[in-house]
Amino acid sequence: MPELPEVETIRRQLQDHAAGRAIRSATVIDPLLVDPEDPADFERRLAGRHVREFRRTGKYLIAELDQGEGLALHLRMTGQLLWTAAEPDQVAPYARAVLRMDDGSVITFTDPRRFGRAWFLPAGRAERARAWGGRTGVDAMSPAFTGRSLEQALQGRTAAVKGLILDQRIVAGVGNIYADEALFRARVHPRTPGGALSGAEVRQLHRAIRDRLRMGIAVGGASFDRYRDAHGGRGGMQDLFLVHRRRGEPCPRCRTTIEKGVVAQRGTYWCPRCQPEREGDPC
DNA sequence: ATTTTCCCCTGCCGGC
DNA sequence: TGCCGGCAGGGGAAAA
Repeated sequence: MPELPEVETIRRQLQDHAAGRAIRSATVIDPLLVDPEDPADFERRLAGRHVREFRRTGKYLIAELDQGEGLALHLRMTGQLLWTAAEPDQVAPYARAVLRMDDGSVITFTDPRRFGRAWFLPAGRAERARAWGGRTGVDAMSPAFTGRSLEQALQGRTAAVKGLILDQRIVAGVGNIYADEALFRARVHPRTPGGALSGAEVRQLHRAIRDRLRMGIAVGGASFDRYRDAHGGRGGMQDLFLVHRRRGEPCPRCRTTIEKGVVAQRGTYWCPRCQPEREGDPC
């Protein structure tokens, strides 16, 4: 569910509401949320800490705390972060953890599918890496993500380009929705071997990724199902989908019927005319 | 090293 | 109506 634009939307809201505040208390409801799984230790470490700012890298949201420590959150498929100005009347459905702030506001992490995770990050680069792994490559919206860097990453690769742009080590933040949308804009079939793309195609794909993510951020993310922002509000990107979840509908460019299949183990949508499939070895 | 498969969880939807 | 299989926007580990 939450990809880069969705996480960025939540980040901005939390930055407005909760940056500069202290965490009065942290309560873990579902121990599975915490990695490593030690809820009592996690709660103890967070209590009383100030949040300097909310950062994002890829799909990770990071609350930077005082003394160089941090709290990293990943929403995975169905996680939500809800901010309320005061204690809610009742605990939200599927609540997994609650942060109570010193101004009485509350941040609730809900997650029906329980794939979401939270890590306490100790101070120091090496310590953080040990606690967390840090698993991501360059953020898709960072200036360091360029056509050239993408070209290098795809070079010689035989796997489907869609799978490669979903690989968070290659570019962090792209998920299934924005991958489909970007590949359509770039007019590249999702099954094309990564190394088979021409230089021009890679540059187009890079631009398309940026373009679709930027639009997603501008409209507050995609809410066709569960995703809600930190206020419980919906985004608008689902109304701007070009091909994603539009099987059987006409392509917005050429009116050919949009197809759905499986690429890189994920449901995938494309226009067979605008994005012709190509057999291929990358030579 | 890269690619592929399986798994983690729960909710929901369509088909029978 | 009720049950069951399949599917879902995430990523990591293990196998090939």
